[in-house]
Amino acid sequence: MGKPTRVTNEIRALRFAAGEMTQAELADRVGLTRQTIIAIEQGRYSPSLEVAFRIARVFGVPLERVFGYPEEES
Amino acid sequence: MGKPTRVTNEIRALRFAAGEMTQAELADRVGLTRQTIIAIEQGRYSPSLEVAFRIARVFGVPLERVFGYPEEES
DNA sequence: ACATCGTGTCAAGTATCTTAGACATCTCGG
DNA sequence: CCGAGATGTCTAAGATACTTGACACGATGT
Repeated sequence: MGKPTRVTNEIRALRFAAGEMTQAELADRVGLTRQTIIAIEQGRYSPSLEVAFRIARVFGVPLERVFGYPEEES
Repeated sequence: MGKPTRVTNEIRALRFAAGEMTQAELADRVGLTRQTIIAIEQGRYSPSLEVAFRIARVFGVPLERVFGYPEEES
């Protein structure tokens, strides 16, 4: 339900890069539920900016390294 | 009301830097209402990541130049 | 076979973001 | 003075994000 978002992310790759971090562990470190991580990771919706910042902080990278937004061709 | 967010922004400064751009014009260019711009500019809540990206695009700057998130000291 | 872990799904509810419209205030130009 | 533009407030409703809890499935290990 809810339309999928245009925002892309590298969460899965970053989790593995960060020593096989599990979705549950990431959820815990970010302060979200596991379900929310799954939904974001799958691009089912775009998180709030605050959550996006918290995720980037956990991985220790800038926000734009985790999330992307496509150019628009009009 | 809802709690104010920890996310900071430079929208007002960027509007003026971009040739006295008005809130209504920004709202229009981003595809939001004027009210939403006001609320975000005042830090009454943090926008969705998608909206944050669109705002940054309008100003032609990276997202992290528009929005900031404080360090956390637990 | 059985238990555990990681991932994923579904459904129903709460919280937060976003919209729409009406209205108040200030400033500026005519 | 009067009108128009820019900012802001309030209320109410609609749309998304996020939570909680339960369950399914494949892989791994004992």
